Amino acid sequence: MNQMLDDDLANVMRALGHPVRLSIMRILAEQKTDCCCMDVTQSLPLAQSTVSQHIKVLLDAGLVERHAKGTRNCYKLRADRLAEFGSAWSGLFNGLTTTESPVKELA
Amino acid sequence: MNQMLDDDLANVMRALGHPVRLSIMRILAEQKTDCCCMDVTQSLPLAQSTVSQHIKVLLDAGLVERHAKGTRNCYKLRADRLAEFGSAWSGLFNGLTTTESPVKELA
DNA sequence: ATCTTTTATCGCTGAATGCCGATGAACCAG
DNA sequence: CTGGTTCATCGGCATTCAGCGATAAAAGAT
Repeated sequence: MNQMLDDDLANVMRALGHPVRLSIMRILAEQKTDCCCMDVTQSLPLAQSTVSQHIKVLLDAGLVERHAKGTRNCYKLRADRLAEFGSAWSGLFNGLTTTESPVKELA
Repeated sequence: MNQMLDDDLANVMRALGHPVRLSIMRILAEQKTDCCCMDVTQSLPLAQSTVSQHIKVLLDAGLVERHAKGTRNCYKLRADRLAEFGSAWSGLFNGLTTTESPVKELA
C-alpha cells in the first residue's frame, strides 16, 4: 500500500477544498458512463473554460483520469487514489478520525 | 449524526489543504498535554504571526478548539469534527473511497 | 504600577486562485 | 477542403492567500 506523502495529501485536500470541484467529483461519481467536459459544464453555472481549469486541478491531484473519445475527452474518478486517500486519512491522527471500531493505538 | 454540508466539507478540505496546517494538526495530535501557539511555532520555521493565522484557519474550520490558560492559549484537535469528516468522506462517492469492506450501495 | 510573556490582529507585499471571453488545436462529418 | 464540435490554453482582471514585522491587549510576575 503506497503510503501517501504529506505534500501529496495536502494537494488532494486542496484540490477538493473548493465547492465546484467537489461538485465535479460528485457528477463524475454519479455518471455510469464516462462523461466529458461539456456534460460537466452543463450541470454547472460556469463557463466551459472555468470547468476545464477545475478539472485540470483534479487531474493534477491525481483524483481523476482522462481518456480521449473522438472529439471529446472523457473523465472518470480514480478509485484507487480515493481509496489511498481514505486510508491515509484514517491513519493520520492516531485513529482520532475513525467513527466505528476505533483502532487500538499502539504507543 | 449531523450530516456535513457540502460547503462545510469544502471548508475543512481547504483548511487541511496546506502542508503547514497539516503539520500543525499533526503536532496537536501528538501532544498529550494541550499546547499553545508558541509551542507550535517552535516546531515550525515560520513567524509567530504566520502560525497564529494558520491556527485561526483551523479554528474557523472547526477542526481545533481553543481554551485560555493563564497568559497563553492552548489548542487541541476536535475529535468529534474529525470523526464527522471521516464519515462524511466515507459516504461521499458511493463508497468508492473505502478500502476494506466496501459498503453495499443501495440504489 | 511596571515589566515580561504570549498571543491576536493590522498593514503590507508578492504570489496564487477563480473567473471569463477569445483563440487555436484536434477530430469528425459532409 | 470546409465547417462544426469539443476542449485546453492564453491573457486579463479582481480577489484571496501566505508570509512578514510591528503593535496592542491580556495576564502573570516583580
